[in-house]
Amino acid sequence: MAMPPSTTGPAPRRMGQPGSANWLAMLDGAEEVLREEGYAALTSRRVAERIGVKQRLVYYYFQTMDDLIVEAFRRHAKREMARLEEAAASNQPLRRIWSVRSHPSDARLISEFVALSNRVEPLKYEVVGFIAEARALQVGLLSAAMARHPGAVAIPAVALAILANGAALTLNGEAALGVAIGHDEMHAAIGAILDRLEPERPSD
Amino acid sequence: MAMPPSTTGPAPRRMGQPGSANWLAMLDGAEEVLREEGYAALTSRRVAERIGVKQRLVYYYFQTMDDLIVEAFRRHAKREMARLEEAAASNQPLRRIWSVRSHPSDARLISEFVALSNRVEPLKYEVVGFIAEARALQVGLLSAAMARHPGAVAIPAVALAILANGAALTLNGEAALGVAIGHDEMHAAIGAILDRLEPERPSD
DNA sequence: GTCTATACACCGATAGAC
DNA sequence: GTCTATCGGTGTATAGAC
Repeated sequence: MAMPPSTTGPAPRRMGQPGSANWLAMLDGAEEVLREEGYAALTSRRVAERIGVKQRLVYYYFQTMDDLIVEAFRRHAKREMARLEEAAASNQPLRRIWSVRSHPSDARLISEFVALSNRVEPLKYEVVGFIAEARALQVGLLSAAMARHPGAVAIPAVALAILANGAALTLNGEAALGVAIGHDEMHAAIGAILDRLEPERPSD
Repeated sequence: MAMPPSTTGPAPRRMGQPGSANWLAMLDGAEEVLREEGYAALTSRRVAERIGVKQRLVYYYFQTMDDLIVEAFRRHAKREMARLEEAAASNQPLRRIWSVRSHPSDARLISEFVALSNRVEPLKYEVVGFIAEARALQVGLLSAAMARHPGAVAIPAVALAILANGAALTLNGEAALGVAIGHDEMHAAIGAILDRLEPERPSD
């Protein structure tokens, strides 16, 4: 669980405690801004305003805005992985994971983080790690299900994981824009695959 | 071909001609910035700098930055649809369209426009129109191919269109981050589907 | 048409009082 | 720990000279 070295090199300033109430509130504020206004609006002033403190305080808890962004993603990724692992441990892991990953609100947040990671190098490092971890979990579950139900699908588990991920991305993104062409058919098709890979009444 | 009403209401200012050299250069500049730096960097100063004019001139040709953004997307969408229609008219439409849609650089540009459309209302209008038009074209081609090769795939054409779109999105997005887990398998799986729906040596 | 110059808002980050 | 005050930079958009 060793954290990678602190994201910004020099740290010569007196600072607030990670995990303290204000520190956590700032992560909350950053998430809210990303969700509701997008990363272009993610500024120290906006975060401060949302949680009812002055702008200066943000820099008491974080060296730079990039540090705040990285910490916010780290917390989000940790929560998301916990949700995925809980779903994986249930008796209908594939259905539960599809339900988690196709949740619209989180999709928007994730897409903002990904967009940011093109500009914030240490964030990219975290995002890549999260993608790899989440994919490995899904591939493991899909492989197991495909072994239990041979012939249920005709493509490799990892390709199926990418397809499901892409489908969730597209469905959520378009839903946010108000487009719904083919969404019912897509959900039905996913449902049909799930019926084969993870029958409601298990065949084992 | 009636253009929707000008995107920003009042237009009381003297302005440069749409289609003129500078006007087009500004669309080019805007596209470049989006591709290389992302929408947060899409400012009148940056665009002016790129094409070698002063910032003030941008506001001689466009009322607001939002207007420039919308015009840039409109031109891009028109070009992209032309590319798709050309691919659709070829003798291997599905393969050609997959090749167009999975082009990484355009994918990045599109994703920036989509992100912007969450904040720029008139852009959302254009983006929704483009998605609908592109999807309709792809569904038509897929339906025809599925009619020629019954049993080649087991899901509705529109769901297949969404899956292909999502796969392209995921592959390109991850490639930009340096992630490649399962990408070879995904490309191979798409290739296998194309072999069935659009054999290299046509069966008709 | 294209420019200089500018108004005004907001940004990240810091100094230093309390 | 939290604040006021401030620096230097950048953003949108406009006024008005040439």
